Amino acid sequence: MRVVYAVDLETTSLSPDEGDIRLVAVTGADGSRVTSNVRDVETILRDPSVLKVFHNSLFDAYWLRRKKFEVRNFADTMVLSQVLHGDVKAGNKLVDLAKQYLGLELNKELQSAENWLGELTDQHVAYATADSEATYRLYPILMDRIRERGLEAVAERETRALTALIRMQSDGILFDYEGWTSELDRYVASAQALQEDIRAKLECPELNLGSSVQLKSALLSVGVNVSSTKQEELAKFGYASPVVEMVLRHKKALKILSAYGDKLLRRIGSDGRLRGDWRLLGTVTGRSTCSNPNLQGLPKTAKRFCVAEPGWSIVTADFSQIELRVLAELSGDPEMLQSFRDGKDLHRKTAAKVFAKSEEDVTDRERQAGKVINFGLVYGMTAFGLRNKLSAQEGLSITLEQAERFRNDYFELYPGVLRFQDTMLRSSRVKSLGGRHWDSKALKEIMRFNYPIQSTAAEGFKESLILLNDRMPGHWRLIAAIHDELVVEVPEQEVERAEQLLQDCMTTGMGCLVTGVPIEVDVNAGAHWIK
DNA sequence: GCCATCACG
DNA sequence: ACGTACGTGATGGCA
Repeated sequence: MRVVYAVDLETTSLSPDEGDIRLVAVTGADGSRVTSNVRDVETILRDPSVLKVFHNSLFDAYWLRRKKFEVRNFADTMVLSQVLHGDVKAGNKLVDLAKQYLGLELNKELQSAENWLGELTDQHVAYATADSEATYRLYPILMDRIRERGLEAVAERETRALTALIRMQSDGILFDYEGWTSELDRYVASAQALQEDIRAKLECPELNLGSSVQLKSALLSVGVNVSSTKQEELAKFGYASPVVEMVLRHKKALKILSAYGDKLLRRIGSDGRLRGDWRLLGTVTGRSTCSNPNLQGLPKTAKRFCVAEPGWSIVTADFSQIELRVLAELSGDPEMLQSFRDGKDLHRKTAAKVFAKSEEDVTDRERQAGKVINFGLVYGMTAFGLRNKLSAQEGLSITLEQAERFRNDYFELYPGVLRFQDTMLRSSRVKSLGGRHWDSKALKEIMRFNYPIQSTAAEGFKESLILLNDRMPGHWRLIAAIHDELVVEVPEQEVERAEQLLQDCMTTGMGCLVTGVPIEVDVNAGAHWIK
């Protein structure tokens, strides 16, 4: 008979950097108890034969880890709910589940951390107990539903991946504050100079470049008529118009400054490390996300300032063309499969087909266009979209007819891909290789062939992450997991071992789901994050 | 509070 | 005739 305890923490702050654990409520078959001293329940937390259940372990188990308490063997009712309901955003709070499954109205008046700073009353104790009791009762109910829906494999993978995410959340990234600050100064200077120039050229001294409404009309006054001020549209004029080119550069600088300037710096902890709020399940396809700040969206320029501590190295490893490989697996397209098996460059191959020349004669620009075509068509792009993208991204202007021909050429080369998309459009359910499934009626047509691909890649990625976390030594740091890239920080003399381990875990992990296509992983190491 | 825009994959 | 590529998170402008 398995021993299970639900555990709920109450803390004096949202962040363990600034607060303390105030109460721990524990509920088991023998009832509930509450303590203000974690030491009282330390042995339960550490005992691998006792299953702990949290609701949102990326809060509770993360806090415990940051406060140096070991937690072994745990599950998470929030994650189970997310797996079960498909909706990973709404309806997974403890209050929602208590109401839905237990017919219980939980009182959430004390939820906010500021309610846990002063004297604790019976009311506080009752509040914590109610949460852990609800969690305790929910766990078997949710597990039953998971089994009924055939989602055990998904739930188990997600549960196992939690440990890795908690570790990543705890470890954070050492950030070169000084270096980034002076880099920002350069962006400020450049943005200011550009703004002056642009205002003068457009004869509009008050122009707010952040306002697309104002920018559009100012550009019109010098004869540049754009339908929108987004990069993609402006790029069509940029090559011919110096002022548009300046606007594009200004936008870039402004973006960096607003999103990754002071706001980023304010998120650095007293240990110099940058920590975001990781979510195990941020998307319905099974990807993880990160916010405050979004470490998955750090601009390349900022990654240079994510550094290793002295004597250590940052090691990165990323899957090469993983979604295309998954597409090859799912579609079974012979040409695409053979290409990957032969270790060929798929972008070059596609370019050779649409530009009607041999692979050796494909230029770099043509290969880039091949890349746009490969990626665009994975997502179900139309000829219209393809034409726009090629024009905006590659400065390649083609007619709609030519774009249509590119598309037809592509599907002539990879007929299995067309068949795959067709099958997905006609099925009542679409599935990932890792056990997720969606009712087609609930999905826009295009999502029906995108979800299986994105989802399978995300699931294989999580298998890799789980393997890595299980196998990597405790003193290494897990820094980031970004859809197809894993980042660790290790002592310099262990770099080679880390590169090997990453490569091995990633090919093996993805190989759990993708069996017919070779998986390639590129590794890198250095004093900072290189992508 | 929504929209447009853009950072990442 | 119509709209036109998937998934995020974060921002400033604007109503």
